[in-house]
Amino acid sequence: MPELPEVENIVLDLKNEVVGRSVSGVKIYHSSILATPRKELEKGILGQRILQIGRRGKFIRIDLSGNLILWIHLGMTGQLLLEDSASALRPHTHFVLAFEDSGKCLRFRDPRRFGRIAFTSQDKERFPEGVRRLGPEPQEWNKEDFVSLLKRRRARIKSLLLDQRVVAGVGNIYADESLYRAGIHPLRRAERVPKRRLLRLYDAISEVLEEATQLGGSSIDDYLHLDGEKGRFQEFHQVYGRVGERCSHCGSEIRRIKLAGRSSFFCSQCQR
DNA sequence: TTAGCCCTGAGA
DNA sequence: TCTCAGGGCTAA
Repeated sequence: MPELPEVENIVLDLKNEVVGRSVSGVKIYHSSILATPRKELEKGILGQRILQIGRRGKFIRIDLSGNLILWIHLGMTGQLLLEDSASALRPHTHFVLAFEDSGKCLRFRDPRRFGRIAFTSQDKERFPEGVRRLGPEPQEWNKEDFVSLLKRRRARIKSLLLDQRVVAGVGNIYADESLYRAGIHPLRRAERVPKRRLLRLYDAISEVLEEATQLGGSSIDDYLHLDGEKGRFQEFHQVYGRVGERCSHCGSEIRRIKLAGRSSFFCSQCQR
């Protein structure tokens, strides 16, 4: 499930591979992944040149000539792959961009189809709802603001970390890993977490995201780099997916609970 | 705040 | 054949 580090890696790869190229073809095989009318996208994107690639939260932002932006959200199982145009389409490929003077094309595949592609102008008012609602990027967030915001919230701390309006880009894996490092129980009410632990959490989030990005993200089920390679951070997960294993710090068993429909992994000794 | 929806592949 | 995984969203 791609979160900030995985999306960041895709963006870095894309920058090297497709910036400056012009779109010579677009194919849509499954329009349910589109958040923009199909005709509008098909007509608008042809011939445009890719100027810049960026990221906002878990959204990939592709800036095109003509004041246009292509937004891609990978959902849970979405993959962006740069493949030979001549190679066979893999199952669940829903969207393909071809480029002038290139034998390669950008393919979006997503078995579960939770991913979304949107096409907008540069006008912020037109950005996808999900983008407009995003909170600050973790690395842009002021430490004091982070603490004072959480101190005012009664919701469970992990629910807040997963809420993209609070902080953009953190998902289930990195929320669990950050809470573990900060020694905070996922069910704890934010307002009840001591200030020093919130400060620790702030640092933990930055550290975890930074380390994961450096290691190419976490490949659990589906996540792959643009070239099909896997990330390596999953080897360093301390709690996520490790139910029944021993905590590397205290030796207690890693537990799993359900929170808002998602699994949460934690050490009941180290996290209070 | 929570349940349910979207959706398919993997595993029991 | 059934259950589970869950990001983002809506409805209750």
